[in-house]
Amino acid sequence: MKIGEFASQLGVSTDTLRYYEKHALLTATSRTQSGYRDYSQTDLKQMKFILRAKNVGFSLSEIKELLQIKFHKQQHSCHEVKNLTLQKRDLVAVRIAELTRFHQSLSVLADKCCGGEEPADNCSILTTLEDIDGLTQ
Amino acid sequence: MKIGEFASQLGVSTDTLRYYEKHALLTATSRTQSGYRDYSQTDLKQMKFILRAKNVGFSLSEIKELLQIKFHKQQHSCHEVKNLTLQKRDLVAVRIAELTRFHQSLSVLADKCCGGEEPADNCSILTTLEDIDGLTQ
DNA sequence: ATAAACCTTAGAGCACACACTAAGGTCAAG
DNA sequence: CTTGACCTTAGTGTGTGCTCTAAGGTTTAT
Repeated sequence: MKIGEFASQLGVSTDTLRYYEKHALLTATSRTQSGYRDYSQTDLKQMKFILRAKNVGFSLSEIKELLQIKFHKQQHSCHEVKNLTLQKRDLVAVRIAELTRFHQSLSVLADKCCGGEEPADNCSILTTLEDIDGLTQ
Repeated sequence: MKIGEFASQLGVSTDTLRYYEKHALLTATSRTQSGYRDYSQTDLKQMKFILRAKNVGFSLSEIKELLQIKFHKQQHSCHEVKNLTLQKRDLVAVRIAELTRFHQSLSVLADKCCGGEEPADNCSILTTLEDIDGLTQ
């Protein structure tokens, strides 16, 4: 399968596939005589693995680690895989907490403001940002 | 006040201040004869405004918009400021929802895995990523 | 007078995940 | 046999928010 068909089957761009090859995430099994990439069913499975891993929040470099483990399962333990997963989950939790604080502060700000069409001379959002330190405390 | 003192009062780097100047967020009121930046109390207030806005989740380009409004309050309405705030809050909410899905999926994955020291040949995390499409559905 | 600590600019580098461009080669249909 | 769709590489651009480097000028203390 040439790159164009492979890409459209997966719903990604050919650029993305070349990018993944460059970054050692997925290399087409073979090349045609004229140098075109020739993707196999195995490649399809691996790409689906990558896309699923992306879908649960792993970054490309984390996916690379997962693939290394997947290729050499016997040299790695369940513990290792679970650790990667839990570490990622904790990072996600930290980011959620930060964004939740943002959301809270933005709600407080928005609630203070009348939102009317009058000039913003005394807009509570602006004055709060000017004057108050304790928004996130 | 020269840039070094100004920076340490605010807990930012001098690089950051030069970066902000380059991106039109804060320009020192004046320069000394030898070309050094000379920051005023007004600059201090503005920088505090910027840092507070960052603290509630606004990006630098959004802060630039807020500053434009702040400088020309009469030409802008409360409505406009509130809209910026609510739009930002909605974006944050979308991101939180996405990360929450990630968190959920990662928890499901982690729970499936024993986490033991045995080789990962049959690791449930890996097999799930290989085989199942419905993780996030 | 000189060393240390500060300041200046312009520009490159980083992380992330691509998207896009230029300049060219290949392949199938009409 | 030529057109158009596809493919190749290498390299640049995007957005975010800095951080670092190089090469040099200024200020202050000793």
